[in-house]
Amino acid sequence: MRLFPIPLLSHVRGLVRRAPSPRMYAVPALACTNSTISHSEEQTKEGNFEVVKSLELNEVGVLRVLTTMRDDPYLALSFLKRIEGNEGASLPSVSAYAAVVRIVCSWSLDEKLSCLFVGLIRKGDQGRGFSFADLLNAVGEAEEGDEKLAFLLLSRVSSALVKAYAEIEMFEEAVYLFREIEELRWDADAGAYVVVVQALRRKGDSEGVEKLLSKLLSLETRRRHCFFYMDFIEGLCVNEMSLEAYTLLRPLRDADILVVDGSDLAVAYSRVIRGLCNEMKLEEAESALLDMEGCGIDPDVSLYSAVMEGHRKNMSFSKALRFIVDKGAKQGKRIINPVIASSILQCCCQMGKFSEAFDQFVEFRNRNIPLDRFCYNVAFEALIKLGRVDEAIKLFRGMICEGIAPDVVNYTTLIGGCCQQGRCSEAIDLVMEMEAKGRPPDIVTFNVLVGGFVRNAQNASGILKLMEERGVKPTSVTHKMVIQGLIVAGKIDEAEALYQSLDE
DNA sequence: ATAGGGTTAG
Repeated sequence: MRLFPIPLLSHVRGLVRRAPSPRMYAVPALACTNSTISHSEEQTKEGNFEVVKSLELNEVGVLRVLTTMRDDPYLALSFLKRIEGNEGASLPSVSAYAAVVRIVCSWSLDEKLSCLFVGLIRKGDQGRGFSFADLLNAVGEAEEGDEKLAFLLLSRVSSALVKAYAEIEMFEEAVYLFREIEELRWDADAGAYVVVVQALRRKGDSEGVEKLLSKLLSLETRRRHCFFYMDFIEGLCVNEMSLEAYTLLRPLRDADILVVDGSDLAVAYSRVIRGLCNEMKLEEAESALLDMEGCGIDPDVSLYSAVMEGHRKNMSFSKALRFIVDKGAKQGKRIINPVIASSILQCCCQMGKFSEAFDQFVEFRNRNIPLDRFCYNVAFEALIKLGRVDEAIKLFRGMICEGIAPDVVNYTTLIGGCCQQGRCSEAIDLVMEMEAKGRPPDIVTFNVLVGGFVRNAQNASGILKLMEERGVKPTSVTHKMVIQGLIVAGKIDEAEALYQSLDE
């Protein structure tokens, strides 16, 4: 039952043969370069183009030229583009497109294929002079003797078309075409499934999604390879549909489908859990994690840190800390890596518990937990907030002695600390050190510095000049920092004047 | 192939 008539594949089974039309194609010389093909590519192809340069080709001629381009999909595509771009002349025939599609397809350049289709969709049936059913017919026709190859080819080409529709937000058409592919019993690829789920969800058709997933899993239609499911799960997760991926994952696991090389189930779980964390679906992520552990898979610690970071970003600091402590206790092995360590330290800082944060840092160090510049940075922040800037600088020097190279952020943190204590010249020394070490200050560094100077009633024009010399452009944040600094310094009039001048 | 964190805006 069709909701509305979109003539897509309606007569694809009717494989109609057509005699080539006597149209002529003028093939322009290579001089007008094609912007979609990179320069080096273009140059290497130049030789091949000589053959057809400035020739008048009829359709048979075009097809003959295309057969010589079988090993060069980019050349075939640009050849086609050239004919398309030829003002006033006939457009390429459906057979010419079919030939190019087959070439591109045989090289697995699915994205190029979708690209080509986007262009064709935009032209419309009238503009093309043929329908997509015609095109698919023509593509399939060439493999008439080999049913299996035709099936693979048509599955692939029609999947690319589904993706092309989705790409230009013609979701109805994408879903409609997908349904037709299902009816024809071709296999849409994982990418096509992903965009269809996306389209259905966009419509709020969760029932449709459910049906699609269960159809994919039902025994009689389940003929997919593990790779398909892996790709599908990955596609769902990167497109913020991790919950759908998780619904798919469990039955796949129970049916022992994700077992090609033993680690597939672990990889799938990792993707899903990471995806859930990215979408801040932390309860689901935690239960997926338990689920994973229940399968006897030992999760990578990075999954623990993903969940923990989620809680932290959610400002659920104690939840984050409790989570990691519980996991650590349960695992009975060391799960604290530098990422988790910095996350723990940051939770403390964000709760305002700066001395606890620093104590924790020292404890980590005593326990020989590897600490990197991220962890050190949080320790610097804690010390600075406690007003212990000297200790922060000492720790910074110690870090360098440990062989950890400081980055712009480390320097910026310390520069902020110096400014906070009114130690502006030390701040400048650090800036000079940065430049000497080839880690030049960025906009954030300068904002901190400028703000610090102004707050301490120091002349900031030198800093602004330095910024200009280094090619770092002030932003609205810079101005905000200066204005606030002036207010802190009690220079209300100057702040007001600056504010007014910025308004203009 | 699973990959993640820290600095401005007081």
